[in-house]
Amino acid sequence: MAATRTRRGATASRRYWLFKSEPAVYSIDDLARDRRTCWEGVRNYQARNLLRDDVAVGDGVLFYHSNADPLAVVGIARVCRAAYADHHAWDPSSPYFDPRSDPGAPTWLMVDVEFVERFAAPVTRAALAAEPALRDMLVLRRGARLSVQPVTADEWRAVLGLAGSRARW
DNA sequence: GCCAACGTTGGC
DNA sequence: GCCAACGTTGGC
Repeated sequence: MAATRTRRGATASRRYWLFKSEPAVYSIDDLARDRRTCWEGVRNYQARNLLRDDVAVGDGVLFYHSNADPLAVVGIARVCRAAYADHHAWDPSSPYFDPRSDPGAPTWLMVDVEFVERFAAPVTRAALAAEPALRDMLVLRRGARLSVQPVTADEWRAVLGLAGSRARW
């Protein structure tokens, strides 16, 4: 596995994540167009803690379309900026407005991600569920609502395999 | 549209 | 600190 310079230290191994997004809000096509975006709007403490403590520059991200047809991992992204204040919390016009977030000690954080690849064909939830190597994958668990989820290296490789991904990691 | 699972809020 | 009520997520 490749080593990468991260907040965890120069020799830390790269980690992998699954980020959910409703394509009606922000899709892999949007990221392919923008090339890079801030991942705003995480409003769950467990997900926030992952962003703050564990998500690092260089980490791999499976881009998952939720509330969609098809439900699928549709591509991959790479973390390109570590956690910083989600300023949308202070924007009254934002759907993510949360006035309880103190500018001096922000409650909510976000990272930036950059586009890596849109899969030639989405790896559907059904395809994930049919893959024995993914039997423990968090996103497949009933009631798994976490929008930022850890993915193991084996799961990462299995999903890229199902996708026929050409991305090198 | 339904509803199970989950997280948060707030009364006590 | 408990827990019932409520709101949201998100698959089906």
